[in-house]
Amino acid sequence: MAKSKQKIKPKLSELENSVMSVLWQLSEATAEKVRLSLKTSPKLKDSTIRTILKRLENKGYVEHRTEKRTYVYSPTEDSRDVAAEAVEGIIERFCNGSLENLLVGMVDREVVSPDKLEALAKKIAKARAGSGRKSKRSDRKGK
Amino acid sequence: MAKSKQKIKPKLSELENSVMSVLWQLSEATAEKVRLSLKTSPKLKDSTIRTILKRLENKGYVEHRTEKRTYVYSPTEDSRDVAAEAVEGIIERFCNGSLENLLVGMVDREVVSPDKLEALAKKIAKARAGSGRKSKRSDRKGK
DNA sequence: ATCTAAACGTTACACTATGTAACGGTACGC
DNA sequence: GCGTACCGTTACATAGTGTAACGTTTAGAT
Repeated sequence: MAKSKQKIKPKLSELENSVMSVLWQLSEATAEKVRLSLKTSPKLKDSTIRTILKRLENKGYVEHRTEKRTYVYSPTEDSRDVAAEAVEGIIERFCNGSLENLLVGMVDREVVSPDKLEALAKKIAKARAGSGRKSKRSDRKGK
Repeated sequence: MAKSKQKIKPKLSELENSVMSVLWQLSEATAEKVRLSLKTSPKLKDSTIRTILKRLENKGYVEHRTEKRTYVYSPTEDSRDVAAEAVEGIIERFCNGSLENLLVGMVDREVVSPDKLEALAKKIAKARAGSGRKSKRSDRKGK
């Protein structure tokens, strides 16, 4: 009915996920930087990291630019987008396509309280209503 | 803090997912029933379905009772719970643990409009506030 | 009493994805 | 000129997935 749902990227594996987290955290990084940032038990070898990075690039999650013979990787998509996309799938597969069902489930499961949810919704609605329409993803807002 | 997060079930594969959908839809079903309900290209053989059902049982997603030598399977958990659980993981992994980030992403991506979101939140909050506290998952409410 | 069809358990197997790397080549900085 | 930092290529064991064949049991039909 509305948007084209563009590219359906392959799912991320556990390790790939960790690497993406680092990348999202740092915005961009070299393989070595990623390697050191990962808190895996025995540090992984650099070839391992590079393999993962390459796979991520194939899957379309990252891209790289060459900076003086060194690859600097960066996410191609905002993590919130990936999250939203994933949730869309979940709603589809587990909630009969009903976001309400999902929200109800989350409240039931106490992932969020009804009040908190309402407050957030209100806040977001207000923010959107105010300024000019869509997407203003440029403000880093953690935790 | 609060609840024990109990069992972390292994993720569902694509096919397993389809089978779960059928089960959630029908509430319970025999392997044959599932087989016929799946709209896969060439109908899968019954042993295939039984294998999947067994795997799902091992993974903890379904259980079965024996009704006159025939197994009748049923989901052990509400689909909305599984959904909420999955979303929790997503928030954790992709949104720095911030539900707000997720919601913002969803609005950005137009998975839901700010107004619709607010309306749903309000509705849920009202429902919760009224009657006696938690979980009243017993009303089938599709699409 | 038999035979049959419906279920079940067991076992199998090819493929892909995943985690983890070793090696060998190349080009900069000293 | 050499070592070091990086890169590309290739490898491989394991686990997960899709898909099923076979053999066994047994309740019901004849």
